[in-house]
Amino acid sequence: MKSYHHGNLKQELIDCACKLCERDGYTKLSIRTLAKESGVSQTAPYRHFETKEALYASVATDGFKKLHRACYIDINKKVTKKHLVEKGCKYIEFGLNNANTYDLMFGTAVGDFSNYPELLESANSTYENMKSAFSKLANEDDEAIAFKCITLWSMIHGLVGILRKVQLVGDNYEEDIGPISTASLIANNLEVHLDKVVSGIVEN
Amino acid sequence: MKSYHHGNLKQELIDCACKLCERDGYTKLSIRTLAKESGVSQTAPYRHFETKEALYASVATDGFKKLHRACYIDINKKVTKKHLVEKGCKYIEFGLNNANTYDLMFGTAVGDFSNYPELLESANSTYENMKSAFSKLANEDDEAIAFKCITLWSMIHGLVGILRKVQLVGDNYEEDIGPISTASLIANNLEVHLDKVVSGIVEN
DNA sequence: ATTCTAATGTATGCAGTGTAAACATTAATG
DNA sequence: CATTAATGTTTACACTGCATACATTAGAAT
Repeated sequence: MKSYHHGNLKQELIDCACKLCERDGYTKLSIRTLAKESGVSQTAPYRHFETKEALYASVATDGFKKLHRACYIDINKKVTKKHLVEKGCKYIEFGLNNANTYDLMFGTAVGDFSNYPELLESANSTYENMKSAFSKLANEDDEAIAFKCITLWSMIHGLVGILRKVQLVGDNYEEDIGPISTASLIANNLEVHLDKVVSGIVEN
Repeated sequence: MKSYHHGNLKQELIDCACKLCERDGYTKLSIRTLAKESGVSQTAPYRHFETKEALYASVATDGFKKLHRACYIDINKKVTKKHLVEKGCKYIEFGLNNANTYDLMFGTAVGDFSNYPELLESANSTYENMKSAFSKLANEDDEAIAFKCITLWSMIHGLVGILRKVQLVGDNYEEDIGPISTASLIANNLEVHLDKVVSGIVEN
């Protein structure tokens, strides 16, 4: 028999939301179906999320945490260029394998991160780690490092966006190597590609 | 007196949708309010747009056309590196000044561009022009040029995304130069920044 | 010019949505 | 053990996308 109180509703809602967001895209997500899925009344979620945006924020936070885990660089050990390339790949892979969640994280679904401290925090941590890594690699002032970070991050972030729009980039070389687009070529040689990019930013 | 038939409903709907999408974000847009705005019954728009996604597609198409106009490079004249930098700036400016529309264009609101030939066409034209510009600049094979294009495009596209999340990049140097973030620093020196990036891709 | 048809509009209705308000149950606290 | 705060439910409202059936009219065919 089930009790009146669920016991772990908030987390279950988040988990379920993450799953559905990734599967169908965040626009398809409804609080009501979410509630139904957890066997709870349709307004129960409002005890844990004031608005739908707040729910989005939780899903996005979860996404940033996963992203952070995927491309965390250990600052205590020696940092090399290879690390940046490797983790950059992980980042891109995350973006491609979690396209809908990524959209939620970087789109306009959550207007102002400041309203959700945990989200802001988790979103920053990835960037902070990247900055730390850079500062261990190159001995430069903060501003120069921030610049390099944003340059690399932009590149990586942009690549995720572009690679997802392969259809948009319709340059197929069907004659010689089959119907392989440049985009997927890059996707299949991410490391090589990223290495070039990173090399343009950092030396050793 | 107004006649039963509107006369120019489709275009008026698109224009209105573009305005509202940019102002409030595409998620806030409703077909009903759009119809009301044009003084027409709430289901009239369905004579011109089968689904809401189709309406989105039209707005996105409009966006891509504007984007294309903003960063078109005349292929008949001599192409220089400066052109790429300049038009790259225009691209970024467009993205920042039309954030919500840009979101619609590159997000997941319109699932498959192939379903909307005009959208696909307009989306490709920007990329095609960029490729042509590159091929006039550097004398390389198609694949190499496509690679360079995607690299630059990713960079630019990514920069738009990152610059919009200034809050996310919370590295302020309040001590010396006031509350200016690295992101806004870059935004204010876009040309310099882009020049570096482009220089890493192309020589002359 | 008249008729026919396709294009474009309206009226109505359904199922689904976010969320506000009032109330019920129970876990936690003093 | 009594009180309160947390967490549920019920009901209701205004809104949404969109399907269906019907009305008007512009333009092509006769």
